[in-house]
Amino acid sequence: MHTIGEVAELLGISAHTLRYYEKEHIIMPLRDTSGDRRYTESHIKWLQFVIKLKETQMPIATIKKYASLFLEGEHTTLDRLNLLEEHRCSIQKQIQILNGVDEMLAHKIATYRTFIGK
Amino acid sequence: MHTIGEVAELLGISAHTLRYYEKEHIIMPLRDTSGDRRYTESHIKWLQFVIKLKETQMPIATIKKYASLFLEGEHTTLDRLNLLEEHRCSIQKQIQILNGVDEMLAHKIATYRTFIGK
DNA sequence: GCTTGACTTAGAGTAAGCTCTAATCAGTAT
DNA sequence: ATACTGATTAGAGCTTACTCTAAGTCAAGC
Repeated sequence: MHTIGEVAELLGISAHTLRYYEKEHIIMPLRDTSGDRRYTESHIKWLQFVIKLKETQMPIATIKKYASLFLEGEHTTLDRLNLLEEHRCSIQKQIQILNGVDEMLAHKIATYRTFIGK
Repeated sequence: MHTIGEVAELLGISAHTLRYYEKEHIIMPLRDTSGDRRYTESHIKWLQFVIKLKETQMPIATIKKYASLFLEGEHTTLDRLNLLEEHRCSIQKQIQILNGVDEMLAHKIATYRTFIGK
């Protein structure tokens, strides 16, 4: 069981952000007798997953949706599968865009180099 | 020479956005006798480049910087080169992140599939 | 001459995702 | 007892990148 401060430190996000995610129902930690948030290992695993999704530009709204499907239980498995497949598709599109621009920049940089002779 | 409406249509962005980019000094079109904006082919080429950079999450502030270096002339070539090289580096990092998450999702999806037998 | 439609401006409003403030409380150290 | 630390809340504020509004100008067609 971890406090909000520990989790923030561990994951490299702020306690503010963790409270914001809770307000958005992305993560629902337990509470101790003083009403302080308590995060279990599985909460942390989930948050690490959320952070990975965020790094690939999944919007908070979609992460919220996935989280709520998860809480709804077994019968949402297919929906979750579809959501992940769609996101995978968008990741692949983005990789293609990035590769294209990377190549364009490589050319542009090469041209700059020949002009300044570096 | 093209009007703001034509350019908006051609590039798939709004006239509002083009005016916003001008307010930010990202693009400075000419003006006709009535004071209307006029975009040349080279303006359009520049805008297409800007859109490509945007698709790779380059912030407006950085695009602005690149544009202002360009307007300053020849002696900023090295700075522009550095800026593009840094951005290329960030693109490559992002590609790695995307590939990593893509792989993770592939596993997760495969696991879901075996559970529901699809 | 009047309407239509595309343009002009300054500035207000919006959505996403935090980020911070103020006031408060609980537990520990001196 | 009191000060410090780290937690709590509701709600305000911030940044980015647009997006829209209001009020107005101007040229072309009927």
